[in-house]
Amino acid sequence: MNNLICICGPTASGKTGLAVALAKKLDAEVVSCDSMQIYRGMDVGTAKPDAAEMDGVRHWLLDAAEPGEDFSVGRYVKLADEAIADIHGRGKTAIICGGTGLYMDSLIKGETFAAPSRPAQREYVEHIAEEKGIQFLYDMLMDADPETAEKLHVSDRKRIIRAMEVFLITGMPLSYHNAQSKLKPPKYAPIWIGLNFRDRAKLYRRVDARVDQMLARGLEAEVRALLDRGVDPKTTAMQAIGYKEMAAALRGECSVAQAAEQIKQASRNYAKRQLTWFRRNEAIHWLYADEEADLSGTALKIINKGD
RNA sequence: GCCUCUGUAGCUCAGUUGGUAGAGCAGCGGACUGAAAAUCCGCGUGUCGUUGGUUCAACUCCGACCGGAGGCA
Repeated sequence: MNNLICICGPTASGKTGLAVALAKKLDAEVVSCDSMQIYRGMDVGTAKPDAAEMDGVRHWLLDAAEPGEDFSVGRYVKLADEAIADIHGRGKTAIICGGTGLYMDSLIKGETFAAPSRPAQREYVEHIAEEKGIQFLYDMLMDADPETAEKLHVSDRKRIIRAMEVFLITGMPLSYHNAQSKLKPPKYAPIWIGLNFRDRAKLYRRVDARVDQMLARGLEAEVRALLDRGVDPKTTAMQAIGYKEMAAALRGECSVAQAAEQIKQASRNYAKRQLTWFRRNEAIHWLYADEEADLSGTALKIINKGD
């Protein structure tokens, strides 16, 4: 039997519950694949599983970073590789569970990355975008790395900045690095299980309900505590849905009720984006929570079939 | 009851001196290689409240009616 399982899907689809149920049946451990649950002190807003939800199943990569520090895919892959090695080393099954598609794919494919971001080059490139405009930077990229530039839209500021940064740091175009990375076969061959709802409206209702639950569980206090602790609102962690909106409310820019609506809206949009990401992965066995009576039972059958 | 304002895409609204309509948001689809809960792209036919009329032509002008908001009684 395959000792690696990936559980993916949109937010609020029930991934955590399924992962724990499966882990108990398979004597497995869970490796979280969530770009925001990675941060310590961000619990209610990220729907991080608590002790009761984990129900004795060991979870890795929750609280692996401080909200102030900059995390990255590269770091995630390294930590997750270590976790999987540890779990497999003890003869157990690892269940990768989460909704951050980039992290999950990068881990499984064994993606190699061009180069970590460096403050000097990053700031230089950002400065150019700021002073001369993004079009100017885009034109620079068109010279340095036309292959990447052609794939990017001029408005895609973040990717243009990163691509140009990579070129400055490594002297090679990002497209070259990516091509090198593609040459290697995937590092893992997991069984993929995707969780979704047949009826999109039901998913959205669950998303909304969960935001209400977060509010009831003290999201406002959690965000306030982070801010009081000195976490910069500009950090990646504070860009998380639920946090940026609540921080704005705490600054008096809107009411908490308005923030709640914005959080719901952003969460629904996010769920849709996640579906777009995962949909292209043909290895995924999709389960529909709104028409499947026994999710973990069905998942188990898929796993035992072993493809 | 009278007066004023108002009724255009699921929502909020534009629509210039009449030539059958367009934005934002939502929704849907897509991209995605060390910020990814981020970043970005694409998709807009709707009885222009209803009904008469004026006109070659009305969302646009006039009348009536229906619905909404406000004011005076």
